Amino acid sequence: MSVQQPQTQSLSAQLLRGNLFAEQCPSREVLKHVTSRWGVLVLVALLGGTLRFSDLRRKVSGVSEKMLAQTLQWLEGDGFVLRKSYPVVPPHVEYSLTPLGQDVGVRVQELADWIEHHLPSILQAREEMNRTDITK
Amino acid sequence: MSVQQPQTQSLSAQLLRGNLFAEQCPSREVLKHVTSRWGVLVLVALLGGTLRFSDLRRKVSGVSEKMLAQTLQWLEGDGFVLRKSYPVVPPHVEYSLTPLGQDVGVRVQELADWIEHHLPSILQAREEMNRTDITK
DNA sequence: CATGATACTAACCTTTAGGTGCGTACTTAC
DNA sequence: GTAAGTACGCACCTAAAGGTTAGTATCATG
Repeated sequence: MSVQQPQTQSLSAQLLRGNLFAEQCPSREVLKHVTSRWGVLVLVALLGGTLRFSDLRRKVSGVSEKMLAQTLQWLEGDGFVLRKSYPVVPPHVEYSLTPLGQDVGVRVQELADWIEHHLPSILQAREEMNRTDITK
Repeated sequence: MSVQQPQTQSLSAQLLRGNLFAEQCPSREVLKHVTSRWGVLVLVALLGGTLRFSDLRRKVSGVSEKMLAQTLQWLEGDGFVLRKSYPVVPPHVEYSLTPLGQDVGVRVQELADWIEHHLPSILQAREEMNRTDITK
């Protein structure tokens, strides 16, 4: 482990490339949006196609309007979600994934699917832990 | 979209199978551990092999001892991390991934890698958003 | 003989994610 | 005529994530 960085691997270059292990790397923020409690659900939901605000609210059960709005704004800001609003009398807004968003969406869904399918194993592991809880 | 569930798809059965879109589904908690700020980093770090506590602390820059300990306990509780402690005079504890943990770890790493590699596109999308910020 | 490393825990404090209304401008349904 | 739906913004509040500091027992190093 060298203290001095060879080849002038500057901080900025490191950050542009994205390095999760480095503090203050912007990718950590993106990751936070994507892996946020509702970010995951929204991305997966939108993989199924365009949805309106209240459709999303119904599909992602348990989310509050405030959090849904904020999550959508995060994801829009990162270029993952496309917001299309029609200036009609009862508000009408459609949300969909950009190509970039579909890309992340797929990875996120794979992770989510894995967890869903392996839930039994996980819960079982948890119980075994408790039984073997000699802890000493 | 039927309101009535056919075949008595009971709530418990639904939950055992894992359904992220359902509130109170245990998988949401597992997801929270895995996608927590430090959970991601720890899983990816341990994919590289067994590490001791302070190795992890150094590798995952920015994490506090408290959070690292807590994250490791979450992941151990879910059966992803194996903790092996040697009762010697200066404490010696080794952390590694269980087979289950390596499985999730891979998915998480794929997501992390994707973000790292696409950071430039994301940051660019962000700037374009700001320039096109007619907002109207 | 005073640090420092090790792997934590307990206590305390701050920050932020997230929740709960309330309001809106207009329409459709009851 | 009143209630509900639409897509939020605003203000206020709670809970949980996260940080900071101190302490522990023992050994190796300076």
